[in-house]
Amino acid sequence: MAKADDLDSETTAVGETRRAATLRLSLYLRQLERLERIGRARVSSKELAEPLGLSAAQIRKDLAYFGHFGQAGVGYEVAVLQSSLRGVLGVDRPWNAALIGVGNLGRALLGYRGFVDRGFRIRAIFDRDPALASKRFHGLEVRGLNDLKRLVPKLQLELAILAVPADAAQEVANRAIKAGVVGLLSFAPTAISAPASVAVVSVDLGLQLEQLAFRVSQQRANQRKQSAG
Amino acid sequence: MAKADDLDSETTAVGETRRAATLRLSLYLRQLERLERIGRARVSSKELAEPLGLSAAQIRKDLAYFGHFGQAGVGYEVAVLQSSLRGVLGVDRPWNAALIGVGNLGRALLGYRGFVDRGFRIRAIFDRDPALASKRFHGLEVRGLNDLKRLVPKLQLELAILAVPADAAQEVANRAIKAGVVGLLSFAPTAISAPASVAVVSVDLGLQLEQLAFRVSQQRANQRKQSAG
DNA sequence: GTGTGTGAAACCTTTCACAGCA
DNA sequence: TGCTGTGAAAGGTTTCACACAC
Repeated sequence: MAKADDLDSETTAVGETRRAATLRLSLYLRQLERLERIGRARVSSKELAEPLGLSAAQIRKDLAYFGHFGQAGVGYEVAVLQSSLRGVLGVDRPWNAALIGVGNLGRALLGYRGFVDRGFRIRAIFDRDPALASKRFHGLEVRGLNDLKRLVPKLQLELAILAVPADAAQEVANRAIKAGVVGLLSFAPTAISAPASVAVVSVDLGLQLEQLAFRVSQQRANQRKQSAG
Repeated sequence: MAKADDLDSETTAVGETRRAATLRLSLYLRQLERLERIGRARVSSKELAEPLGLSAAQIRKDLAYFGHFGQAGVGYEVAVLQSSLRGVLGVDRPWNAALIGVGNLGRALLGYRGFVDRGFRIRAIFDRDPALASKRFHGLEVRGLNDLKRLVPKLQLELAILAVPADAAQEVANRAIKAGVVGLLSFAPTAISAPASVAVVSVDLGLQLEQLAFRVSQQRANQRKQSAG
């Protein structure tokens, strides 16, 4: 009754607008984890906003968009808000992932604590290079791409982390999707196309450095302008 | 004369609005590099837009914001636009960087071709762990953080890549900044605060996976809704 | 008093549609 | 004709300011 109605209107809205807010939810979750570690039970939007360089109003708007988590005059309960946000983000349960590409970057990602700490478990590793086949890293044996079809369902791998060269990325993505993966985190410096039913997040490390170079250049240009004018 | 006026008004505008456009310039540059490799001399906004999933109008607006690079009825010259964008982004010259944190992730970044290919050179590596001191990776000897002060000016290191744990990130950032670095690329899952004169770009790998989990969850919720309603 | 949740206003970004040039 | 560059419109996001709940 009321419950079903609420749920329906909520999820409809979530899917359609306010994309920007969702990008910040993980940041809020990080702050809440920190606050819990230092023993804080409650927090205000202002306290949450400050270390992130955001405005208090923005935090309130973002959170209000997903529900009523706070108490007027008091603030937010750290524990409650934390588990609410985990639910919204879908990280209130573990996720199984495949790692495809066991080169330099792939091996580093395999050992990266930040993934495991946040509930993401790499359960199988793949590489097209036969020289790597049967080698083991972090207790996992390197498999050929042909094994995707069998292992994705068997190990219930929902996500795939792609650490392969740009020219192989699209084909590898296609094979992972065909095997049943529904989310891709790609580190290849190229755009990946996928059906609408598959979520894709791209992290291009070179592009981030370029963005940094751009900002430094801009800053210098502004400084020159100021000292000149 | 006219030149100085133009330049002034351009740079004023660049620094003040259209932040979103600048985030896409690197993507355009990637496409242009690909087009050059396959021997294309000209490209239209539509052709540039398609593989990136953007609209042609957006490409034209973004580019027009930084100058008049195209020719009506013809399109853009691949070579000209490429070097223009390199100039805008500040990547028409090499950048020297320090790598701080020579753990799992740090070593992977040190060997990452994508940085060198785009003109970013890691010229010195640092770690606080004395057990690593004097070890060599990719031809570079690991230095203690105390050496920042001396080596940043000597090797003209403008950027620092931070691959250190969250709890060390802010202090390491402070020391790098004090030593003279003007741009930080941080991989630590925490916010970094820095003076306005220093540019900071943060890449939080765990956060990217969380974003992916969120999108997959959303998609599933929408599918349930559709098949139910 | 304190601090959330929220309309309204301000601001920014994207899309539309077309004048104008090759 | 083909395609850019750009005002105007539409759409989305952030900030403001305050009613209201504790």
